[in-house]
Amino acid sequence: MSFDHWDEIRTAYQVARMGTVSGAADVLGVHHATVIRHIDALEGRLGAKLFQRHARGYTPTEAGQDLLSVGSRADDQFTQLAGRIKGRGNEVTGDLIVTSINGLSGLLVPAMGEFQERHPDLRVQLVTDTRLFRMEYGEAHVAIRAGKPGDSPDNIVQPFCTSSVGLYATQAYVDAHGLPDDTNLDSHRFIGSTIENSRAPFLRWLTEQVPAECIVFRANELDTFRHAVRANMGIGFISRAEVREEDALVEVLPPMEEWSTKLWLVTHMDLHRTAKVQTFLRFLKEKVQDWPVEPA
Amino acid sequence: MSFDHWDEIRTAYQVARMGTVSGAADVLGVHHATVIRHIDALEGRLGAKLFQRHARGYTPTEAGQDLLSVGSRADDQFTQLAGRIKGRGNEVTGDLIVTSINGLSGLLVPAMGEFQERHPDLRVQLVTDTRLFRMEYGEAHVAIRAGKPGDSPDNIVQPFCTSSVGLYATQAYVDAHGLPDDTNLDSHRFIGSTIENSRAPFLRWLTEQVPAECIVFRANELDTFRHAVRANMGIGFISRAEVREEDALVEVLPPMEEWSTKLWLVTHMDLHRTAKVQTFLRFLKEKVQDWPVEPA
DNA sequence: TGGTTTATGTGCAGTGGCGCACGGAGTTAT
DNA sequence: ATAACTCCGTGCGCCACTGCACATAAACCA
Repeated sequence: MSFDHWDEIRTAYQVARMGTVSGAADVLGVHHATVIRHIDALEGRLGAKLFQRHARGYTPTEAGQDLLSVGSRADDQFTQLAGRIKGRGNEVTGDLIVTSINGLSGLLVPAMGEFQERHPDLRVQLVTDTRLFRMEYGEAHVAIRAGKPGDSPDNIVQPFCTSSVGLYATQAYVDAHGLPDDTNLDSHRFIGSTIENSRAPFLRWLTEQVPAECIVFRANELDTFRHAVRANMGIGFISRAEVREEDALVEVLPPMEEWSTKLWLVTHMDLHRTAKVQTFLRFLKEKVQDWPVEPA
Repeated sequence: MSFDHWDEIRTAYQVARMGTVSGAADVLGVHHATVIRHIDALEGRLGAKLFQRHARGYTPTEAGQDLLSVGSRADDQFTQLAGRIKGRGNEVTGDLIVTSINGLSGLLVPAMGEFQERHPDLRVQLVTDTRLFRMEYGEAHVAIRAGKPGDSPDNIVQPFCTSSVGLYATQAYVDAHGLPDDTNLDSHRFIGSTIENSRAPFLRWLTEQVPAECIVFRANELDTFRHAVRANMGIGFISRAEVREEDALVEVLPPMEEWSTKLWLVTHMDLHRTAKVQTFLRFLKEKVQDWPVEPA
């Protein structure tokens, strides 16, 4: 039910504005014959005369004047829209949605807060969820992911940093059970993951080195591990980035290289080149230097 | 500086609204390949992505959402405009500008007032001027003209009525100078036109029958003749339609057939078929039956 | 009055845009 | 698991639209 030929309205609008077919053709950058044909077609479609033709040009009828004002408004709107969109590629405004593994929230949130302060027109969101947010659906602008999530060709992946974990326990646990070493892991109590075949390297190590019966508590979130450790439930992996001095935890084994997880910055192709995403990526890479992680 | 390709905005708007290229193509009545090409071209022009492409369709980016709202407004505007224009051909609204020789004002004005009452959305204007109003410039919708003004093929001319004039004087004049007859016209005083070679038949008659020195007063408007006659300045032509009983004028010679002026209704081709003009013409032809003129 | 400018209007030829058909990829359903 | 469905993407051939050239008419100027 909507009107079909917007370009013809545009042509007629220019004719009404200029008063002549030739002038409109000049403005539109087309031949005046094209303008005449557009007007004729439009008038035929509408079943009414838009212009009175005479030797000095085209004078709009009442319908033509109506079209003139509607066309003028639309022209303004479209021009402004084009300006906004053309400019917006270079602006850092609107929403910035970041999705991340939740082990980084403690570092990401302050960083994003600072980024928002630098760009007051920006609204930042951090979404952490176990399910993979799909960037191709526009659910996030930037993702921080663990392990190489490289299958989709629409995603641009670049190394971010290496997050290392350590094996921690409370002093109370150590007092009760002693410190483990490579030979007596099976006489200790561990905290593990509910996920059977997790791809996280430290979880694979745990599965291989520690009998399942020694894993006395399981959770699906790394974040929960810390709470379990603090509750003296056993020995558990905690992200080194999340460990604070005041936690007073004991690192029960020296960290191993193979526990580390490489983290990747992922952006969707369509958004990667925008200033908003680029600025944020640059900011993140700068910020990561100060984090207790190994930058890539 | 204004944006050039309105049809592409329309296409992109429908894609943003539908969420899929196929859906938009269906609504637009074009092939989905055309939709893809429009989107690609528009994105290239704007230098920004409007949509994120994925297997389920196209999801608008922020720029695409901006376009969606602008496009939605434009679509509304254009649809309403088309509705107004399509309907307007059948409506009697807006302005109705009538131009006429001023000898008919006394009859036309009441008629136009009645016509306006019947069509409250209408604003009527009566313009009388010696210069010919040019209908092709949209200066008037309907013209009442004397003599066949037939040159322009864009004007539709139809007979309206025959306006007759009479030769009048006041009783005071007759008391002083007596009634003229065919033989002693040169011993009377006449009122004539300032226009040298008027095409009005009664003025031509005057020029031929009465010596110039007998024309003691000249005016360019027929309307002024009546005032001159009333002021006892002499014998003058007055439109029979304008003469009232209470004027107490004396018809000094029997009216001659050749004094009559044929009046024509003239409309511009572009406006002639509109309901507004047609309705008014019908109304006028009906009304003229009651006028003190001879209908055509 | 006659030449010049500026405007609209139209047949003709070329090209850009369109539909078509096919292929690929992802999602859903049985 | 496989089949059916839906949607996007692209090469190809054709048609409609465009630009061009020319005709025509009106207005302006000297």
